[in-house]
Amino acid sequence: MSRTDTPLVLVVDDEPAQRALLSYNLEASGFRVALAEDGEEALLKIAEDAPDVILLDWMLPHVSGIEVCRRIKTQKGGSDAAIIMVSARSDESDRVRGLETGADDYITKPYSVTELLARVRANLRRVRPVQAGQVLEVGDLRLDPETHRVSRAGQAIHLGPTEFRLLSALMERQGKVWTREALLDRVWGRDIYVDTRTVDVHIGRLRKAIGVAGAPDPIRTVRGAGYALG
Amino acid sequence: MSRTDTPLVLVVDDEPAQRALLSYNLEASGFRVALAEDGEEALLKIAEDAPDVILLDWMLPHVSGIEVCRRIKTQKGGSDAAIIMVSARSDESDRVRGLETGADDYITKPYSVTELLARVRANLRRVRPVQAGQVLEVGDLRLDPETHRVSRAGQAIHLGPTEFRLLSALMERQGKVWTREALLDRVWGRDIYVDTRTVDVHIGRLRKAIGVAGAPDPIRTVRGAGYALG
DNA sequence: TGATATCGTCACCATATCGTCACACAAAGC
DNA sequence: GCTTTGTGTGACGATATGGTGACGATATCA
Repeated sequence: MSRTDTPLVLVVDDEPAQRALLSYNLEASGFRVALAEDGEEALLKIAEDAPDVILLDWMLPHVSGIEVCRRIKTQKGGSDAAIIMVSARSDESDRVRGLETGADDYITKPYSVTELLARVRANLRRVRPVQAGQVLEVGDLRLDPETHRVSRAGQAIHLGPTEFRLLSALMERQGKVWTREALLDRVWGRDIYVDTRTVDVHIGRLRKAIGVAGAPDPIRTVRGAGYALG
Repeated sequence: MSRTDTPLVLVVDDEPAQRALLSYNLEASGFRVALAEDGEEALLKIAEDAPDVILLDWMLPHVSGIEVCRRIKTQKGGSDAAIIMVSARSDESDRVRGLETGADDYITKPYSVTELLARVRANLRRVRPVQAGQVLEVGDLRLDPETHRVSRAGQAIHLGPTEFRLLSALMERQGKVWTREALLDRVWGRDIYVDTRTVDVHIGRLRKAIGVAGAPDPIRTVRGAGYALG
């Protein structure tokens, strides 16, 4: 399992277009992405990068996806990663075979990107349960996920649910520049449609809420990119 | 046995997914959770954290569950914890063997989460008899689980059974924000079909019961999340 | 049995919070 | 300088959320 906070997703597919598509969408949703185009490279990257989730194409040159899956799962001291098999065939028998081989989930082409992302997230939650109760601190900002209490320099701050989740996201990855899309995804949820400008407004509200006269604004606007904290 | 009021459950399982699932459900029911993925780590955590209940997978790498069980029970000055063996096999012989080794209870996969939680609670009651007179105090609120007496600033307060359990939950984890679902689970019990709004109503009744003119309301409403005490 | 306490649900209200827009302002490009 | 593009923000209507009194159904107890 990867050591940094950002989950790593390994995409194993021999189709460059598929890799690009998935890579783009996963990164847009805030994941780190590693790529492999065949089974051997996949096994190598798994050993090297310790991904959290593996998107594994069923049909691969040289070593088949199902074989890769077996090897990962039977490997001693092997990967803890969740494996999601991606297949063109929707045969029930294939599905069963995939899951029997040790895959954690199974998705058939054609799939919606939304659905795929949802599956990735769901599996990620299983593999890497969020360690609750971890109090977040950035500068003089404090946020306690368990009690939902927020303070700046000891001063209690009231936030609405959305601003609270927004600040949580920003604080969980201090310094990371979030795109508006990634924030929408993380704070609002995947299938909700809202304008990206909504993020601006909530950032504004958050700024006002945590603002202290004289103190510098801890939220950084990165023109053309998004926002970051600290 | 752990020192704080909230019971600690140690989950020993090499399957990350299992650990995550149990961890999630146990925490949702108000328990604290410790995790171990093999026997050695389990023994370590038992010595360190003194859990009240141990959920022990039968099949473990390195040191088997049954061996862990034996070691815990034969250890001098060892843990008082209740051990619940979790096994894939439903063999009667295994059951007997498990119990002979010193396990307090035995449950076979697949199990319903409800059943498991019930077993945990049942064993907890044996290990930790009704929290033996542990009087809960938050601010000027007092609640005695043994005598079922509640008072505020010395003034006796009468509560119905539901309000009593509700206040108990809130007081056991001062500051923690309980979702309505978690409260339903904890106070009403699983599988009871009750609208989440019912929680609101009972919170209202509880507020009225423990309210004192002039004093601030000790129950905090966290919009979009739930309720917390203090 | 009747009296009482407690419960769960609903309807209605107040308002906290939300998403969008419009316009002002700032930064980057030329 | 001017233009273009991106961001800040006050206002506003729509909506979601929570508080609460009323009411009928049950459970409890003498």
